[in-house]
This record gives sequence, C-alpha cells and structure tokens, in this order.
Amino acid sequence: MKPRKLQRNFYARDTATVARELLGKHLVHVDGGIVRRGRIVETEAYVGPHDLAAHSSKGITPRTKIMYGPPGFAYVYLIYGMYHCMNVVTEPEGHGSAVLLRALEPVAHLENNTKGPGLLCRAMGIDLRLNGHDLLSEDLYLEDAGEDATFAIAQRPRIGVDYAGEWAEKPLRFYIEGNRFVSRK
DNA sequence: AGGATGATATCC
DNA sequence: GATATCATCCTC
Repeated sequence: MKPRKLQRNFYARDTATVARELLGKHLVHVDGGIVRRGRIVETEAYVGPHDLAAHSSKGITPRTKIMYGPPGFAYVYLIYGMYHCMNVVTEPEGHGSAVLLRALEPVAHLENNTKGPGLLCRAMGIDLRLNGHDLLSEDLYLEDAGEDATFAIAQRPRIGVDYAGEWAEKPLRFYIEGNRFVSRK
C-alpha cells in the first residue's frame, strides 16, 4: 500500500473515531525545506461544545472559530506562554471539535523530544503561523503510511483537564500500547 | 511543589 | 485597561 495523504472525508467523521484512527499515521511538515516526519502514537479527542474540556465550550470566539470551521484544518494555540499545541479539526463545519496530537515517534528530521504536545510542536517546527492551515496542503499534512495497524490501542482519561468535571474522566485519550514515545503511562 | 511566560476570555 | 486562567514542561 502506497503512502497517501489523508483526505477531507477522513477528518469529517466522529471525533473519537478519528483520534483512534490517527494512531500510526504520519504527520509531515515541510519546515523551511526540511521534511520533518513523525508517526502519531498518542491523541486526545475534544468532541464538541458540550465537552467542558474543549476550547469550543466557550462558543465561537476569535480563537475557537478554527475549531468550528471545516474539517481537515490545523488548530494551533499557545499554552502557558511557551508551548504550542496542534489539533486537527474534525466533523462537519460548525461542529466545534478537534483531535489534539500528543506524541510522535520520530521518523525523519526530528532531533528533539516528541513526547508531549508542546515538545511535539517544538520538534516539528509548528507554531501559531500554522493556525488555520489546510491539512490538504503541500507543506503540512497527515499521511497513511500504509502500515498494518496491528498494535493494541489503550484508551484512558485525558491529561491536564481536571477542571472539566465529569468530562475529565471520559476516556478520550488514545495511545499505542507499549510504545516508548507515549508521553505518559 | 513551584516557576516560566504570553495569548485569550472576561471582567471593569 | 486589568486580571485570572491555561489541552505544558522543567527543575527542585
């Protein structure tokens, strides 16, 4: 099976399903001519405005309008003043959902730590300039690398969302069981 | 356990 | 305009 770029219809589906199926896919960023590539090993689903852990629960604001936009675009934000986090927008336009990419296994031109959403973005060269970027572009996209997805998938509560009440407990974090590049057990 | 560090939302 | 908060990470 040849590598192929994930198309709009991949993203335009149930958010938890997309989060699970992104495991094993490749994230590619052509960063100043350097093609950085990592294999996704950990994700989290933020399923919509009713999800109190999701930024979209604030409604449509200048920041969250990307989450409410069409699927297959990058939602990038700055957290704690020093780290960026990258999401992919899911479901039909207007839904307000996305999948956070939490950890990568290095494949090409990733010199630094990729275990955790902030470190992932730093290693990939991803920052606010890529907020709203189309993932069907030539310089930032996700790809089915054609591997057989035989790995076991773990499903656990999300990290860093204790403020979200019952939504903090929902098992919307997915990772490849046993992979050494997962950010936390 | 606490600090770095800046965008964002939500007040006045 | 001021302030509280933050989907993190590092060091102690």
